[in-house]
Amino acid sequence: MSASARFALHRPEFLDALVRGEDKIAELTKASSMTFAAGASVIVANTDHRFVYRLLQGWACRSRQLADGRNQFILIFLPGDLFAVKSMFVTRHTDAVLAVSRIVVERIHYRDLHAAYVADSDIATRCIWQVMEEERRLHSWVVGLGQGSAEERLALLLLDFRGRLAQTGAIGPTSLAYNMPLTQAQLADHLGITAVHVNRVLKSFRECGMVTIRDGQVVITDIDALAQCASPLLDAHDRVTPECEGAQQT
Amino acid sequence: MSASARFALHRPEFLDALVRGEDKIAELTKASSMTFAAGASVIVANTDHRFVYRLLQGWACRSRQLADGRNQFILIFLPGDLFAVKSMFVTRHTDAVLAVSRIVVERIHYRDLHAAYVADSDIATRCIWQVMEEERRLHSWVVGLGQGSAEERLALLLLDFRGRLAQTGAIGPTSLAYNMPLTQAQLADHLGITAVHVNRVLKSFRECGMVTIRDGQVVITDIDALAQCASPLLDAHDRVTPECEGAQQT
DNA sequence: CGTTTGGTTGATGTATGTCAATATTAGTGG
DNA sequence: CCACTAATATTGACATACATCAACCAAACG
Repeated sequence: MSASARFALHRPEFLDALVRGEDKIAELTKASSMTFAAGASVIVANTDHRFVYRLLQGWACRSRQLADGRNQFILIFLPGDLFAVKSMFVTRHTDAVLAVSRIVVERIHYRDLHAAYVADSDIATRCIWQVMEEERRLHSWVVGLGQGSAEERLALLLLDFRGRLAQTGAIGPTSLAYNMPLTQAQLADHLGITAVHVNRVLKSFRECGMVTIRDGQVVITDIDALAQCASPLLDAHDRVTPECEGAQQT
Repeated sequence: MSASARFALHRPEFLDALVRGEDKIAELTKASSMTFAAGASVIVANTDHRFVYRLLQGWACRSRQLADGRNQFILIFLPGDLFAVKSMFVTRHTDAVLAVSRIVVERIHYRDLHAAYVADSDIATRCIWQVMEEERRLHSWVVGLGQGSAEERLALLLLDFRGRLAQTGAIGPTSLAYNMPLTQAQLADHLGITAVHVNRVLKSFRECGMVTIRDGQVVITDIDALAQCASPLLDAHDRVTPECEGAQQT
């Protein structure tokens, strides 16, 4: 399933194009499967890179490392995401893309994808949708980092992961558990807090009976409470969650 | 669109295409000048909006307001920026665009711009460049909010404003003063800290002899110290400082 | 096995938030 | 032009969320 139930809300006519674009891109990339070990760099920071990727298995992230050792995970990519779409327009990548877990990707040279992008509107739609979706997530994350407490951010993130996995069919639409390969230190790098504090917040979540994380598995034990916790940061779009959840929103 | 159109961003003649695109878009929008008072909403949050804007005078921002009153300025737009380019692809805008000061804009219906975008590679280049540039700034701001101290963020922001104003010719390439209509409370909303703390940091900057802000005018009195302060957050791109001003974006 | 990596917890420090008071400036209407 | 009001800026006293440092445990691993 293509990743875009929500997009259809605003542009129903594009949903089909998205699904077709997804399939067509899959067709174009299918001979190029590659595997990266956890921690490997798919794209090295501050280098030119000429490929666009489709993430098939595992999680990846766009990350910036500062000279003094600080580290920020800017975006997290889940299976089904395209990444480095911008290679089509700008070859220079300021930030690295790292494999968070062992990942399987397919890739395509930007010239080839660009040719297809120009020739086939389904492919263009799929690419543009990816860019728009990333922009949407970046906006939300700026809001979360700027205004959210550690608890709010973490709750939002765990719900976001669940929603995205459900959307692509990686888990059932109402499933409350999923595999999450990020370590607490990596969560910290994305949340903009320290690993120690991530640990403490997770402990409090666990003790509230909201979420448990063990062995890379997230189990949401009280999604209403979790949604309640994240709710100050949710925008209208994020509130469109599977009704079956009974998630309480305000 | 011609196949070569979208390659412009990789190439040396990229700058020419951008300038031509700028002019062509100006031509398309020129009959549509509008003015908004400071504080007015150009785009209301969670509404459909069908125009793409060119900011001619004054500053604007994309802003999200949370239900509990918290507020985050996601991006700041300066004269010369296009904004709401995404109207071309997604009409729904989650976040508001507000006039920070009194602004003058021109606008174009997304269908008309899209038609031009498809027909004219210069226009496509200019639009795509805007999207890529915004993405770059969002990435940097996520890093700043996630990892930077209040001082680092503010120093980065003041330098960023200066650089962008210099780039569009609003101030001389080496000028160290510019008008900045944001109040301390608005700076706080963008920086993700409180207005009181903005005030304190500005005071310390003033007392260090780095920057003075008065009557909406920023005067950088020690740009090296300021750059030093922001430097942990600077990526390779941002390090382009006044003396290398000829350099253009990747 | 020892070594490493990730997780957990406590004691303590600090950057930043909150509250509150007072200047200062900007607007507004008379 | 003044008097009145609302915004904005400034500053101090105090509170707190989160960071830092340090120890220890458990599981993975070579």
